[in-house]
Amino acid sequence: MLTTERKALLLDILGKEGRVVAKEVSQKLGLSEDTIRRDLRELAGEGLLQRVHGGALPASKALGDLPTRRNVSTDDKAEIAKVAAGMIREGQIIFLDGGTTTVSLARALPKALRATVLTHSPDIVTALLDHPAVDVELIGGRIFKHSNVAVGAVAIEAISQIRADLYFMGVTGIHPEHGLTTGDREEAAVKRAICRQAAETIVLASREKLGAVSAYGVVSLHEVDGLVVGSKCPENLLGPLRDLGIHIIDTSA
Amino acid sequence: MLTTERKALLLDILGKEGRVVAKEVSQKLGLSEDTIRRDLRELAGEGLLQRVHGGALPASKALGDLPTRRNVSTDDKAEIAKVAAGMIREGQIIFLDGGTTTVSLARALPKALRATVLTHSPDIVTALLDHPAVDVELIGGRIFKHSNVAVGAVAIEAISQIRADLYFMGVTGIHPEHGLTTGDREEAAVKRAICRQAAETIVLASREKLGAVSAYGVVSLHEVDGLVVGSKCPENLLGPLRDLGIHIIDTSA
DNA sequence: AGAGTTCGTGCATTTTCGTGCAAAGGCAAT
DNA sequence: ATTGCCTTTGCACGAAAATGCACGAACTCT
Repeated sequence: MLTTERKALLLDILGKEGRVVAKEVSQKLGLSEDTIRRDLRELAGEGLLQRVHGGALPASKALGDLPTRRNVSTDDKAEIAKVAAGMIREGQIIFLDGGTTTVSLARALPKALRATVLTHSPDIVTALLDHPAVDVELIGGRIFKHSNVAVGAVAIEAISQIRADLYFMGVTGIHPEHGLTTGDREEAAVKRAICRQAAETIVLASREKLGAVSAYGVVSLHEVDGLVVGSKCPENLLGPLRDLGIHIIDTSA
Repeated sequence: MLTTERKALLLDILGKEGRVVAKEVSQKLGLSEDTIRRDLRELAGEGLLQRVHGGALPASKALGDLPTRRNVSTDDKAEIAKVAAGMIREGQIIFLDGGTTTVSLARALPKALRATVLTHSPDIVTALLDHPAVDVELIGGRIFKHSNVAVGAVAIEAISQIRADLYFMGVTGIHPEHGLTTGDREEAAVKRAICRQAAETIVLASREKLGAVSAYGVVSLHEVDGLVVGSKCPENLLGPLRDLGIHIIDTSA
């Protein structure tokens, strides 16, 4: 078995099954796990896949640091993404924020959906590469590395020249009094700008965001047209928001 | 057994089985492995196959789709990336093209290097996330999915407002007469625009690009200030380029 | 917190590579 | 025929690559 060939095979498996398990492959090929691990390590070095404990995952799914991302309400996010995806109509122009939840949303879009997606997030762009019917328009600007999105005057200028039907916003805090908040001023400014240009703003919030407050305000809750939350949200958190007239979409519905 | 005949046989096996193992063939034909290796080396020199440890694989994958493209001559690319990375000075403003080679370059940049990178490629942005000292400025525009880069009027407009010290360009073809070529008209236009804004343009080309010609012209070779190629490039391909006054940087140097 | 995996690295062994060299054969001019 | 030149082939040898094993560290799960 030629080394190069084997690496190609690994990528092949990855493409077909969405993951590679070092142990399985080593048994199937009759080679030591060390060899497979080494291959995976090298492929990861070239950015062709993402190394994880026990094997490897596609590189495109590399977002945020692993320890954080792994345990935080993953099912929640997948649910939210699925519901949000269902809100999009054929032919609409959609603004997608950066963040793990919105990337899930992008990935959850029907492959056949004909729509236009505007985004300032490279991750969203990558997630939509295999949605042939979706046109993607990327907003440029200075990259804010902590969240991997474009920010700054250039981004806001570009945003101000576009109008969208829907904006799916991600935030780090949503609070009855303090409204929507996020951890960076520049990001907040961009979100605000997008909000202005979108006919409708939908906030995606996994459970831990409810009732939380971060440093920088984005917009007040009056600007929000809808809020998609996970299915297991306690009413004591949702109630105050509902009272403010926000349309709350529960994923259990 | 005639030499030519044997080479044809090797290509035949490659076509049928998708690979050639030097040892197997040498035993089957009753010849030394050296002879087979020599044949393979020569065929590789003609671009008819790709030499790998233990044998050879098809070369035609250079034109495949994105996932496939990524496997082609990866060592070559890593070498090129390393050398190119060494050409960057502290504090410079660099334009990085999209493409696998330039992504390797991004990854190969010293973590401590203080510089500004301009790019229209989401992949480059992602690759630079863990380079804290590198400022990244993303060029927006319509996403051309085949290569995952921003193109179109918006991109070109944004590019025209920036000037850079260095531009590392990737192409699919570089030919003494036809100059630099690539497979998409929009991409060609973007590359041309960047070239205009950069003080110096360096082309990165793995072996299979030399002498190749694609559909759309980018710029003539006069615009090129440097060319970085892999270490094992035959002189018959490099000579004509050198004659045009292009500064060729061999990775073996 | 502890048991069981998995990881990465260093090291030794085996395989493969590339080059230099010489033997063997073909071919043309002398 | 002989000489000189070129090609082909195999062999030798140092270099590079690939693989497996061992061991201590890191990770996962309960």
